[in-house]
Amino acid sequence: MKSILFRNLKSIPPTVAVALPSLLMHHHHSLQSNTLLNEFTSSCYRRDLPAAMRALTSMQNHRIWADSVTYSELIKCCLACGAIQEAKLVHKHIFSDGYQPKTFLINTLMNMYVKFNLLNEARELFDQMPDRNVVSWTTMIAAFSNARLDHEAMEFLTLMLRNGVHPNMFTYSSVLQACNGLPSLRQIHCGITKTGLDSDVFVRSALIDNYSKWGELPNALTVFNEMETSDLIVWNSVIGAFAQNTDGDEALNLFKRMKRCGFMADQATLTSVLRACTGLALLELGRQIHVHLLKYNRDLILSNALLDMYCKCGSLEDARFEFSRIVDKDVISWSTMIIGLAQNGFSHEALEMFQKMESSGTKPNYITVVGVLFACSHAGLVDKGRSYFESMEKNFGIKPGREHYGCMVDLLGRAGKLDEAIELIKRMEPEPDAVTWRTLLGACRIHRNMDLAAYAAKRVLDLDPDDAGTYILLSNIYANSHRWEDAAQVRKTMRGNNVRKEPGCSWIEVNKQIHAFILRDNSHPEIDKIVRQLNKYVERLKEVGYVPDSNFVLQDVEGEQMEDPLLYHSEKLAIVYGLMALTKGKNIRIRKNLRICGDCHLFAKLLAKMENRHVVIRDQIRYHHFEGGVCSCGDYW
DNA sequence: ATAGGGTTAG
Repeated sequence: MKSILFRNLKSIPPTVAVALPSLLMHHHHSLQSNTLLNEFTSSCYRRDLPAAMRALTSMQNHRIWADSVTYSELIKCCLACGAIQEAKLVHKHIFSDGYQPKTFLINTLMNMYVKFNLLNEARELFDQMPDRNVVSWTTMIAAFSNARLDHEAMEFLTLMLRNGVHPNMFTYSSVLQACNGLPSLRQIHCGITKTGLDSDVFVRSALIDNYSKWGELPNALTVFNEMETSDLIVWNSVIGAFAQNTDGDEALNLFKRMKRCGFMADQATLTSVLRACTGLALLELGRQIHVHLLKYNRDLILSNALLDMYCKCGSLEDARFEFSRIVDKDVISWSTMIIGLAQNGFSHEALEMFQKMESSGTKPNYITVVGVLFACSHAGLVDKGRSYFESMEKNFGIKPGREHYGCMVDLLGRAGKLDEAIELIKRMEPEPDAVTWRTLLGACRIHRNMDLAAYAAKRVLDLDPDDAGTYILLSNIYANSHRWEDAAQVRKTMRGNNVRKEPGCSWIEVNKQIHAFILRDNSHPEIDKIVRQLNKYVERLKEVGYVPDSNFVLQDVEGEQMEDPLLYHSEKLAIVYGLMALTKGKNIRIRKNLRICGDCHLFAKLLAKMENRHVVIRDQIRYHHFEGGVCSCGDYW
């Protein structure tokens, strides 16, 4: 009996232990406390919270304390039941009458408050505790960084170091989430390297993820490559880093490497791989992943990524089917479908989809509304768009942001209301950025308003001095009005800023192989045959009214095409190759790195009709489905 | 007792 008693009372501090002999003298008393403690302990382990709380109250009356381990069990009970009131009673009991809980137990209490989202209570405990160890500090850092109070989390790290407590891998992986800038990230990385914690998989994935967040992919890759210690999550971090930063090629390379290393992809891996396919418009590879997916239980994130892949690879039939298969559609499923429909030229269907979404009870978010306005702008629904825009705050509780204004500029601009568009830019609350001005510039191109185009182009270049296309456009505008000096000045500034226009490039997937056509690059093995065929097509199209468009004033030209009428844009070559290499019923799908030019657009429309084929081109901005002599973009792009 | 990865945007 004695041994049991002492085991249960072992954490009683000396001041209380003095009273112990008197307790032992009264036989029934000690028996009763023993019974109480047993009852308490077993209730905790049985997760019987009410019984445990009854026992706790009796213990309170008899001034009995259990050990830290049992209290931790009780805290687990409270957490499991979501019982905040009870948790506070436990806290009170543990701190009553001079009982000095150990650091371990206070940490557990703090952690409990954190899990209940009661940061103030946790912090109060932290402030009052006498001995803070690594876990105490790390608990606070993790709590504040999870609450997105990055600054506070970083402060805790500073204080911790100043107090001479050494961070461990838990600390670093937590604090990395709160890193608020590249300098502090580099500093923390240094600290990690010094302590040798850079081999810990948690720390490594957090580092990779953070470098990725700041777009520092070379650093992310270095962290990944310099250590052998990797698990699936580290692989997922690095694959995700490239997939999210529009470097799908590298993401796919890493994915291959991962499989060679014997790792099994999970849902997160495949989500990133699908995103890489989406970025590269690799429909066939995306389909292969889809087949592979059939062996998995698909969760919502993965389903959404698959849906988006089909949308962005221009296969709306597949997208619609996958969308219908998602049982618990969330706001992202709906938004993806709405945006996918709108981008592919099915604006009315996109707006119907939005109504279905509203009646399904799913609340739209910021991005959904961008999609809705985008759909209105592509369908030329000025009034409808305006009404959504003006009522979005009232109806959906979403304050119009830069992107919403951008859609409205697009909507008004496309509809020819350029004055109204510029008025909107002037009075918009978020500062217009380069994208806003580029949108206005796009509208000026459609409506051939040179003066406003020049103004918009200058604003774009103020905000984005690396935008090669806009320099060329502005210089062409000046040249057109014989302002040769201004034109030369623009080209000079462009060279001075070391900005170079990347050459036009188009990709087409044939038999699981990617064929790339680059302007001025004749390395494709069948280039001669393709050019001969292209010449034939041009001649035949001229007979049905095709006039090659040489008005490049409001277009940014890929190269010096005027000098050389035989120098074809890359998408023309890709289309012709597609016609040659893909059997009749197959759609011709092309991805292009720049915006399609007016001449190629007309060429594609006429050729698709003449050959009775469906041609899909995804350019830098949007999708063009050419069929029967028309394009899904309605000639607005 | 404390920690890491994946989905929608002009």
